[in-house]
Amino acid sequence: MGAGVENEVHSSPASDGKAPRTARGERTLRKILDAARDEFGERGFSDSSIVAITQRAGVALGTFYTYFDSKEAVFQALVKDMSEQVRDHVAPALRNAQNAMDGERRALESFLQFAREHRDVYRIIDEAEFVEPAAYREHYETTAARIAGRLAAARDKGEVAAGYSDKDLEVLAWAIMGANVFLGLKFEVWSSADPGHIAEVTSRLLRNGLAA
Amino acid sequence: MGAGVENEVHSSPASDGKAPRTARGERTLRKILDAARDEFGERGFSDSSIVAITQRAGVALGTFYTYFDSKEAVFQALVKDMSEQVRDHVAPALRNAQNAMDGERRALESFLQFAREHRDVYRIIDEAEFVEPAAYREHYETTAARIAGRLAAARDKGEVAAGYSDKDLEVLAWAIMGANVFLGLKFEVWSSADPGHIAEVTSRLLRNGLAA
DNA sequence: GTGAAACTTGAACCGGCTTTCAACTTGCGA
DNA sequence: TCGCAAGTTGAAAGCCGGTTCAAGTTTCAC
Repeated sequence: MGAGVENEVHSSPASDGKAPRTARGERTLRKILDAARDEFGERGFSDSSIVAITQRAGVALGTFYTYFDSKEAVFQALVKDMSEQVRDHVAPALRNAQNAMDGERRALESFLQFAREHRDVYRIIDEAEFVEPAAYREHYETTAARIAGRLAAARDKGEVAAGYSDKDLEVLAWAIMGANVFLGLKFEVWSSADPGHIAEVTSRLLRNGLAA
Repeated sequence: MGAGVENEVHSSPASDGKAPRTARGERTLRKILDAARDEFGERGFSDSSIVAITQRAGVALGTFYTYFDSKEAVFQALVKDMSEQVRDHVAPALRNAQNAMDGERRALESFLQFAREHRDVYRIIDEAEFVEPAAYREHYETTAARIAGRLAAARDKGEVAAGYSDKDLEVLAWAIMGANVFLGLKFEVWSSADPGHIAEVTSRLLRNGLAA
C-alpha cells in the first residue's frame, strides 16, 4: 500500500464541475485519492488533515480544492471506489463455484483474503457509517441485495429449502453479510487466521441450515 | 431518552481520582453522562461539543473537567455503561430458555428489541470502533466469549453437534454475533420489522445448521 | 456553627485545521 | 508559435472548540 501500483479512477470522479479536463489533472486527482486512502486508513477520518493528504500526494494545499469541495467529499469518493474494489475482488470467486452453497463459501474466503490484504479499506468503509452514512448504507444495501438474489436463485434451483420467502431470504442475506463482516474484523484485521478454515466452518452451518 | 427516567452510574465512575465524593457530585456526574449520551447519540462524536453537553446537563463548562479528563474520557465511560446495559437487557431472556437453541433465539429477539428502543446506544457502541478502539474491542470480545461459552455448554449437553472444536465454536460465535448486529442495524435501526419474525427465521438456520 | 474540602463557574487562552484567493505556471489546440 | 484555459501554489484569513484556572459557592464532618 502507499507505494505500490495504484488504481485507475473507477467511478465518475468528484461530483461537480470539478472533474479534471486534462491528463495532468487526472494524474493529480489520482495522487490525491491514493494519498487520502493512506491517510484515512492510518489515522481515521477526524485525525486526518487535508494538509497531510496533500503532502503525501506531493501537491500544494490549494490543489485539493480544485478537485474536492471538502474533506467529506474525498471520503465519499473513496468509499465508492473501495466498495467497487470489494465487489470486483469477490466476483471471480463466485464464478468458479460448483453450486450455490459452494459459492457462498468461496465468496467468504475471498472476502476474508481481501480484508487481510486491505485492512485500511475495511476501516474506511466502517467509518463511513459516521462520516458518510448514505454511502455506507448504499454499500451494504447493495451487497445484501446481491446475496439475497443468489439465495433466491438457489432456492428456485432447489438447492435451498423452498419454504423461504423472498423476505426471509433478505433477512438471511443480512445475517450472512453481518457474519462475514465480523469474521473479517476478528480473524483477519484483529488477528490472523486461515481464511479457508473460517470459511469452511461457517459454510457448514449454512449448508446444513439452508439445505432443501 | 433525554427527559425520561435516567439510570444510576453502573461502573466505577470516571477513572482517576475524579470520582465524586459527595451526593451533589454524584448527581452532577449522572447529569453529564446522560447529556453526553444524548449529544453523542444525536450528533456523533466529532460533531458533539463539550459546551453542548454541559448546556444540556445544565452545568457550567468547567464542571465537565471535574469529572472527566477529556472528550474521549466521557465517551469511554459511556461505552462501558452501555455495554453493560445491553448485557443486562439480554440476560433475563436467556434465563427463560427451554434449551440452547431456544436461548439464542430469545437472545436475538431481546437484542433486537433493545436496538429498537435505543438506537442511539447502538450508534455509540459502533462509533467506539474509531473513538475508543480498545473499549469497542472489549465489548465484542466479551460478548463473543459469552456466546461461545453457551455453544460449548450446549455441545457438551448434546444439543449441538459433537464435531465442533472449541475453536470452531469461537468462529461460529463471531458469525452469530455479526449476524445479530447487522440484523439490528438493518431491521430495527434503519427500518422497523417484527423482531420475533427476524429472530425466528435466523434461528431456524441455526437450529438446522448446528443440530447434533 | 465552623472551617476545610468538594464542587461550580465562565471568561480567556490556545492551537489546529479547513477553506479562500490572487498571483503564477503549464500544456494543449489552432 | 501563441494565447487562453486548466491547473498549481502557499500564505493567511477565519473559525471552532477543547482545555485551563483563579475566584467564588456549597456541602458535610466534627
